[in-house]
Amino acid sequence: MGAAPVPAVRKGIRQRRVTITDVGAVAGVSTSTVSRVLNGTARVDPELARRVQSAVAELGYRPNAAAQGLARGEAGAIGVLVPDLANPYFPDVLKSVSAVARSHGRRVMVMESDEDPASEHELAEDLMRCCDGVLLCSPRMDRAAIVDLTLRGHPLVLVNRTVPGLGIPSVSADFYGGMTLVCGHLAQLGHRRVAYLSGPEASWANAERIRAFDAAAAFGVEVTVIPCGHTARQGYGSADAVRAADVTAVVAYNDLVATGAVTALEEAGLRIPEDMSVIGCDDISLDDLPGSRRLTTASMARHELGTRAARRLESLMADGDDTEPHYIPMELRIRHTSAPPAALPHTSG
Amino acid sequence: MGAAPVPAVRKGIRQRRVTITDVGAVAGVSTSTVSRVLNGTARVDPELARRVQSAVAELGYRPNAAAQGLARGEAGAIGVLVPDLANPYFPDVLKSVSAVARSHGRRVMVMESDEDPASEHELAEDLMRCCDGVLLCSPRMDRAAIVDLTLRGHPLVLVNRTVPGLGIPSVSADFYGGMTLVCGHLAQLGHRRVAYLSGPEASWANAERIRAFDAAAAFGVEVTVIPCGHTARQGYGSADAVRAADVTAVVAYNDLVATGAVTALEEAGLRIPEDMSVIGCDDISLDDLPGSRRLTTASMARHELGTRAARRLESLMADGDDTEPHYIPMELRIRHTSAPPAALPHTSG
DNA sequence: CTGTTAGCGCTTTCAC
DNA sequence: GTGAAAGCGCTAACAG
Repeated sequence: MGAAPVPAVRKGIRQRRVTITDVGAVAGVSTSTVSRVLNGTARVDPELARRVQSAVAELGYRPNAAAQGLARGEAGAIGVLVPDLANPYFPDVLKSVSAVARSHGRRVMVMESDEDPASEHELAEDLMRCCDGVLLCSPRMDRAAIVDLTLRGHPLVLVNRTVPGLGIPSVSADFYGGMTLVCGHLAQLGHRRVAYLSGPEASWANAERIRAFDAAAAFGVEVTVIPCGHTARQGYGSADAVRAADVTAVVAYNDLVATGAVTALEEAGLRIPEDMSVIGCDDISLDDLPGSRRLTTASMARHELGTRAARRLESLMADGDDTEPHYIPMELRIRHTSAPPAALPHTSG
Repeated sequence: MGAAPVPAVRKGIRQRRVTITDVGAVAGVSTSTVSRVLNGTARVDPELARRVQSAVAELGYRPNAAAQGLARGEAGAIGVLVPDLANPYFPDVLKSVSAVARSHGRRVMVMESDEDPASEHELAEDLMRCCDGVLLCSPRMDRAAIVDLTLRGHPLVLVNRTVPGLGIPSVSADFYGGMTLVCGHLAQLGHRRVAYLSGPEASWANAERIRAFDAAAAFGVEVTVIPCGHTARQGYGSADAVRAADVTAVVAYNDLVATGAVTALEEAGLRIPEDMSVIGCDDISLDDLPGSRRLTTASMARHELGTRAARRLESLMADGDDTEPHYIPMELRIRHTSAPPAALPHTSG
């Protein structure tokens, strides 16, 4: 393989990139003409266009993204930062984001922060440097860090996060409303004491949920907040705390956590929902967790969330003016993990 | 829109980017000096360096990625293409890939092809245009398409896909070996007739598994292949076909499918593993699907898969020479969904 | 050690 | 309709 002297084509050899100049030379036209036919920027003699096309094919020319970006003043890509790719929630949003970005001729660059606020800020900066705009999904960083990013004067849209006061464009699910629905449902079933398996501390969505639980007192529902996390494993690990909480129902930060909790609770001998109601959030069950397909949960149109966020980002990159937060309504999906409490609320402890 | 006369700072206004020239002007040095202190390329007078630093801070200067990329001749990023972000398998691999890329000062750009071979090829081209190298995870495109990409002379590493003949660098799990282990396990338990819930047709990993099943005849195990898919939902939907197949065990394309199958089979009244053994592949259960944490499965070090793939890509971008396929061994994780067949193999139909 | 000077590959006025 | 030429913002020789 490498024995022969100067192999004509050797894998990995950084052969000189073919540039627009090469194409022009072969086609016998100027670089500007090549550029024009490639971009359809202006009318070009069909014959010349044909020659350019065939030169491109012959040489296997591919435009250099960096050069285009520099000359055009835009990268042709948007960035999306998510805290955790392993949560099926995000891939779903990403699909719709990609669709609208693609329709605007832009690539999508995805990065994952691993739930770490510090690297989140850094990655967001990175994205801004190489994208025309960025979507920050469920950012965990604090308000100051977000403001700092905003100051860069780079198009930025928040997803599932609202920063009060400053006019930062955002698109979020109405978690407050969603959890209010959940509490209403529980109250109506007759539950009085419920536990909430709390998500990441820095999560705005989590805070919104808790805010709704505070309001749930009006329904006569008392909510005990149990620190938990965002993964199924963490939900699984919270079973003891739930059982110790003397509640008849548990609401989980998300469906992953709920699924974990259901599993652990069942392993501990409880019947769901007869002995304990479990309600999730996000409605990812149907798609990816058939084991939990019967989970009662709060649902939103993830598809629309992504679509609207991407659209706002696009309009921001175009007009540059857009400030109000948008909210996507949530709905209750009553399935099979919620039911009236077993006996008298908590007399037979 | 522009009612008020020239608002001092208006969100989204594309204020002229501050360049290295501006920094130089403020610091009273040349652009090269600025570049030098920013990149640590050469020794610079501490005093000048200090002035540069403070000018950078004052102006809020951020280097332009496109310009850097063009000047340096490299993008400072690697691209990773995956078929399906919703499969927890990939986020896991991505984390280790990101780690090594980061340690080489490179960003990671993730794209998803949605299991579509056509857009896969297109996205791969896109990635090549804006990244220094790309990782193709479980590509579904055919051999010719892969060869076509290879011809671009751009660093490329295949993950979980091998293309025989040409020396295309690749890092894959040894699915053949893994499934051989699975068959051995099943044979030892006394199973004679097993079903395989087959994954995507274009999947090399799937083909490897089937290749192993062919060899399983030597163990006295007869495998019926049932077309299925890669999602839990598809596994769930295959229960009828499995029951109709008159088998005592089913091996699934992956853990998602297995989980779906377990759920459906149980709903149909079968006990797992007493009435039917179910074995998965990939071992994603522990991390993300507590409902299936007891799944017997074939496991590989995903972490290592990502790490080695990224390392090979890096070395490819550096040396440019590397050609053999690498394999990561798989191990059997015997948990609680596999057991000896209920009665005499298939006498009591 | 520092400044000057060429480009990197492409787009885009601007004349022709 | 087409070509020449001037950058886009940055790095990297190259002289001092």
